[in-house]
Amino acid sequence: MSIREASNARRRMAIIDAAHAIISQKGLQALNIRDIGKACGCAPGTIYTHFEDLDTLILYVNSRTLNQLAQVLETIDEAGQGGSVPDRLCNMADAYLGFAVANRSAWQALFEHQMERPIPQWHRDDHFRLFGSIARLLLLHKPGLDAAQAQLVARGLYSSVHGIVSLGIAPRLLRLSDQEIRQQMHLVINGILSRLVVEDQKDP
Amino acid sequence: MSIREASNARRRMAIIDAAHAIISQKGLQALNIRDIGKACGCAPGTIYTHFEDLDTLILYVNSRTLNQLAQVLETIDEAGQGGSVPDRLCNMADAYLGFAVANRSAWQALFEHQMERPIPQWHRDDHFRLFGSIARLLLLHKPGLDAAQAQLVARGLYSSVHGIVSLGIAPRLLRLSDQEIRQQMHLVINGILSRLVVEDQKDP
DNA sequence: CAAAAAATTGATCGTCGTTCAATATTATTG
DNA sequence: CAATAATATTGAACGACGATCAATTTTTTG
Repeated sequence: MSIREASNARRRMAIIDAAHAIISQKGLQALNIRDIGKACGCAPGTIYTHFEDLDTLILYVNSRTLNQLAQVLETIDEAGQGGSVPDRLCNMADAYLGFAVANRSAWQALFEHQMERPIPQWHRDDHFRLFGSIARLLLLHKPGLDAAQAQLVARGLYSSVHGIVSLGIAPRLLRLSDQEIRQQMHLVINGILSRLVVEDQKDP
Repeated sequence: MSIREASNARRRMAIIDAAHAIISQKGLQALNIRDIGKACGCAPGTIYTHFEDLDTLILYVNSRTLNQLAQVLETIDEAGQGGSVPDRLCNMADAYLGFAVANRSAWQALFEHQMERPIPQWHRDDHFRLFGSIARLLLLHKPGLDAAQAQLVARGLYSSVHGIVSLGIAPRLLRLSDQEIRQQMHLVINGILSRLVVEDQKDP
């Protein structure tokens, strides 16, 4: 890597760092080009030589947040490998809630951000990575499950937990206690898992 | 009502109509004061004599959308009064999906919109109205249920369905077919309902 | 070391939400 | 029915925004 490439990579990282810090501290709404420039020591125009536009930069910040989240969830899951699948899924859901609360602004930015252009595939994959862990657990719980079906149920499970956390901690509606949110999540998780068993008993 | 009051009410309604139309057609992001003024035939400044700011105006648009949604759900529910509670809840969920797809931009604006100031109570109540219908059905399905518990489960159910629809039709992740989304929703609804029964059998 | 290539700058553009003095409209009073 | 007060409307103006680009500085190449 040439000196120029290294310098560019450093600058690029500094811009993402600055944007990530601003989003984490003040939220996506407060993010603007001039403040990013001040925070990382460059002129506004410089940012546009490293990122197509502000939306693209946000994509990279969100990708970083998403990978942090995925790592937290996977670590939690590996730690509880001995336990039952329902317990492990509940632990993952609790960890999801914990991450959302602890990194509220950055987590919110994941879903708050919208761009007109189609989202690039590499960022979609960052999201799908989360489903994978869940699908693996579902297959562990019920080995006979069709792979595509497991993926769909995993996404449904993730979406449900996301909805519960999203509306649970939103100030739009009254914010629920973490305990109430966990109760909702566990009810959904155990409900879906028991249904998977019930449908299995009906079918073959 | 004086001529002036009537004129103000008409103007106020025209502004909300215009804003609602723009949000429905082009989305919340495309909404701006000048276009609203053009659409309802007044100057930008006039809008600020009828609404504190753009955020407040959006609140009124969202309130209208929310009431449309509540009416659709309540109508659907009344139509299926003969059926079982699980079926009625599934029908309501299907109607929720239908509304979100048919009124995508307006529906999205409900959750996309964020303001720094606290949301006024009257708008919170517009949201809580939706939980009420669900809680009533839960109590119908399981009369012994505690009222507060029913409200919490209702909110969890609503949140889950919302999450499934939200991430299901979002272009962020690959958009699922309506059929796949319904499958996810029905799994969650039946799962939660069966869990309610199970927990009941354990406890008393 | 000079020429080419690339990166950086900051003034500048058009657009946005919002404000406000000036103007026009409606209501009240003598 | 004036005349005056109260209110509503206007559109130019302000500061902040994302984005652009000619001018400048820095780095690489021959």
